[in-house]
Amino acid sequence: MIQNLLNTIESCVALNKEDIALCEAYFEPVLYPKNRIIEEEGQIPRYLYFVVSGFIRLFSYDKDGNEVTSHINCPPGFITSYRHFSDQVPAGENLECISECHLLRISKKDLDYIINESPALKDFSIWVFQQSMSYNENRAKALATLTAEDRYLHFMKSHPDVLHNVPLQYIASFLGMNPKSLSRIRKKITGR
Amino acid sequence: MIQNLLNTIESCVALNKEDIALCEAYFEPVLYPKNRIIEEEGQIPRYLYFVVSGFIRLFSYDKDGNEVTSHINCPPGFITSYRHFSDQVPAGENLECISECHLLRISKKDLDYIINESPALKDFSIWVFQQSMSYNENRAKALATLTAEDRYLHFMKSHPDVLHNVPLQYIASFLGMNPKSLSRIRKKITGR
DNA sequence: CTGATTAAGTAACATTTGTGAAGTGCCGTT
DNA sequence: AACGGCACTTCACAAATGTTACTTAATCAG
Repeated sequence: MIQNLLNTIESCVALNKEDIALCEAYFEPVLYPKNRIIEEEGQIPRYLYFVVSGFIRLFSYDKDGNEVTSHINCPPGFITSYRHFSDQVPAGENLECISECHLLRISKKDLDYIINESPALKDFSIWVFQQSMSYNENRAKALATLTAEDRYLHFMKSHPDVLHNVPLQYIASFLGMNPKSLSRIRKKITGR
Repeated sequence: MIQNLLNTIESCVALNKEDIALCEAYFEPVLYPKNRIIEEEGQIPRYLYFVVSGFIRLFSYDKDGNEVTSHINCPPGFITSYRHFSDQVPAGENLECISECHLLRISKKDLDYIINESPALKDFSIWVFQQSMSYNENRAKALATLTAEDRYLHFMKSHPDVLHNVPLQYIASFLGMNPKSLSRIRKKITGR
């Protein structure tokens, strides 16, 4: 479990023994079943989650009450409503397990503590935050410039694992299109 | 000039005399003409800019070579390719003055220095960074869930000043639609 | 096993948005 | 004043996407 996290961190920054001990002491392993909502819209996000296995999403509702998926992780990676977690203000999104998920979680207080103790972990936490920023920038650019079909083709190439493990309706709303439009696009693509 | 900046900061955090002195010492006023590109794609962003007056945008190019505007500020506010400025890596976007602009700029080195000297300014810089994150989240959500017409209506209400001072072609690409589609939508709206 | 529920696919049609050609008005240059 | 360039508009048509209604397949509770 924890080794998975440490490998991910070390692919970005070098860790010494104290850094590793901090992670082992403050990241808590948890297991959630499929469809469990672990952070709720309107509540202050309690934890930052590292996904060891499973698939997880952020979603909210549009003006007609339809679910809109704004983030789908692929393990290994971090997920939370970053901005609301950092500010400790009520989130605008729900965090839901799409499948059974093995996670490692850390509270805001503990995260603040360990990044204050360890410069390497501080650098890493900034990196995680900035990755989330890139994610939204890239999503907005794709939505603004690509057709629905191109958005799907691009998603298919970059996240094949998500495609095979996440309901298509979630992927459709993440890609900013109707599930039936996604069906049509998928049919068109397989036929060539 | 600088008072405009200080007012903006103080609407978020309280400043003491030392904080104010730091801002006065390290933010440098600059004046750029209309259409000047002040940070270039592929280059490391040198400064964070505070817009005192004027309009400014971030833009890049899509696969067909068309300009895509990804951010249009309205004064007073900050602008830069935040992530690339923070990391000091080559930016993916150009920063261009849409009109003559009075700006206050600060280099990465100086920003790091003043936020290290002043907890209030550090809090504020984090807030600025997070505002930029919200901006992209909101843009992505609008692009994913609203029709072109609704995106324009929403933009019209929230940024009337931009609408009246920025070429419509820039607004169209920011809203993820063709300039002609925007023309049609504008015509439809005025006729009711 | 049966019936109910849900996700996904299909088809026909409606609506929205993109595209190409052409026109208007504005602004600056000469 | 005449000219060219540019931003914006307009129109007709094409293409993409949304919508409604229906079908299929898989899953789950009884």
